[in-house]
Amino acid sequence: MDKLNPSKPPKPTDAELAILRVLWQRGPSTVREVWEQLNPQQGTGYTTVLKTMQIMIEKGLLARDETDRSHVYRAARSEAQTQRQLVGHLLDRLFAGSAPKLVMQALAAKKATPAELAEIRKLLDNMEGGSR
Amino acid sequence: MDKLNPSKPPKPTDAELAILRVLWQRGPSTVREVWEQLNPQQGTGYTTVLKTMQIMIEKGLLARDETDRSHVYRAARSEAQTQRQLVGHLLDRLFAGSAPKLVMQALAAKKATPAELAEIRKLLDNMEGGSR
DNA sequence: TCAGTCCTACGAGAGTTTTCGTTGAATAGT
DNA sequence: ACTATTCAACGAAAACTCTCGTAGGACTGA
Repeated sequence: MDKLNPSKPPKPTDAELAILRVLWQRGPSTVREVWEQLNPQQGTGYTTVLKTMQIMIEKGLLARDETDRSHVYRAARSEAQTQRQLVGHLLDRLFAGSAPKLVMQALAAKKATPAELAEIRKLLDNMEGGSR
Repeated sequence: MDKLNPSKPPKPTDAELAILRVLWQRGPSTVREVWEQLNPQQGTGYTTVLKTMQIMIEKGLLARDETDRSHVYRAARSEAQTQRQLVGHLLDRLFAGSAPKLVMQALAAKKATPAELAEIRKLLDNMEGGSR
């Protein structure tokens, strides 16, 4: 019942993730704006999106500005923070904490372009820094 | 209601994943064997594990041999297949299909050892060399 | 044979997720 | 000023997840 507690970050569900994606892309938005972007793909109703966003407020996943009649919502955590959270979850649950195993499956699940491979390589260079 | 249909692979929940992990590690096992390994960590009851595994049969996540009184369960899909499925899911939902972004967050979420970084590097070498 | 044990199956309750209808207040149009 | 529209809030239904109690059949040991 400590859902009002802003201290810890609950794991967003898939439907919640769809809303977060819109907010990260658009920045702070009204329910209508989120719904207009979501409706064509998912076909969900307006009140469904509204209700979900209200629940996300309670969970601390979103924050909102109630100044105007149309409240303006924003994601409480950045996309990168959320990505790290969910990747960490998957890492623990399915890869025994082994990042290389996850990387392998990521590349197996979706082939990266040569440019992307180069990007990853550069990332590794930066990460290793002084060693070797 | 087409859960008996073996055609498509439902996404395992966290509790189901815990069971799958045991089966991948031990190979085909009875409910009791799974429960004995799971109980110390999660503290779940025997019938809870049994029920979950029965549901997983219906979903097609597990298969079982009913020859003996103690049925022997096994994972319907390999660990690698499941990893690829869930990584692909995350990739679509949270990384716009960009594997490098996921790799970056994976390395940010859990620091890899130099040995692991070398392993990833080797993976990239093989990938660029052999493919296409 | 009889009691105790082990196993599956069933059912059900609590909690969560996703869905939307309805209500009533605020606003905008005319 | 009156009507129509827009919005947040509430409640609730349906599906799913996770939990376990209980019942009944099969087996074991004495």
